[in-house]
Amino acid sequence: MRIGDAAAAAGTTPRALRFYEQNDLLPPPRRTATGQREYGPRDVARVRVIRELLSVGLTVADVRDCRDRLDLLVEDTLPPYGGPGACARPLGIAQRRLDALDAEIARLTRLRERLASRMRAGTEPARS
Amino acid sequence: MRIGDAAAAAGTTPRALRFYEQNDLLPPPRRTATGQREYGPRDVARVRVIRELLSVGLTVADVRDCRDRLDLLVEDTLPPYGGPGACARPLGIAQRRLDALDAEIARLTRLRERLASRMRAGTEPARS
DNA sequence: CTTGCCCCTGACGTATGGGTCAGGGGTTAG
DNA sequence: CTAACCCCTGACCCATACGTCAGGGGCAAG
Repeated sequence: MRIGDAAAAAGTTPRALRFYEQNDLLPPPRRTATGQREYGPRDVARVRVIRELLSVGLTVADVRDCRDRLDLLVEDTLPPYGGPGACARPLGIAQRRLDALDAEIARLTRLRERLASRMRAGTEPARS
Repeated sequence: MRIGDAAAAAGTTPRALRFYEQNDLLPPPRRTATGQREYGPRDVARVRVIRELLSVGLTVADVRDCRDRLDLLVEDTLPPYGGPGACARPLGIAQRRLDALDAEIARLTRLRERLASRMRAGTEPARS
């Protein structure tokens, strides 16, 4: 199948597939004699996995770091437990991302508190 | 005083002052005959107010929207209460930013939850 | 006059995940 | 053959608040 159909099958756009390829999330597919990309069902499955991982908050760099294990995730959302090491790196990456999310949430929460307290200060009558 | 001293007095950099000027947060200052910017103490105070507002989470656009009232805030962090309308617009802007912060915090929190639940699913042994 | 520090403008870089052209060529049905 | 639709690459766009560089000029001291 060509890129448009593959993208539609994976629920995204041709641009996204080229973007994944450019960022080494997706291996360069075969090409027809005239240079058009040709995808198979396994590529579509892999794109689905990529989008799943991106949608839960991993970055492109995170996914690239575990690209070699992506095909292990194709059959299910996550395999039961592939043995020691098989999931260690992906889980470490996810943990790092979790920590980054926590840090960002905390930062915004502090900002929110400061702003809210400034507003309270501004709406109250003068006390001095 | 020239831009370097004014920036230092306000606790920032010349680049930031030019940036504020370019974005209509700071009025264009007088220039010497050779084109160098000349600032006074009121400009420095205004820059402090701008930085205060930015630091509590307002955006450049927010501050620009209430630039005409910035000088009212120069004397103190916030005046006691300037009468009906005097603070209405700034407070509305702050409230909008508060809402935006809340929305972003909620979004990241949902993302965090999804990622955390995926990790739990991945580390548990298969149940089926 | 020269050294050294400061200032000027304009332009590109930062991180994110693609969207949206622009200009050119492939593919397939009528 | 041609229309209509798809694909190719390369490049610019989004939002934030500046940092940093490049190339050229000002200003005060020795």
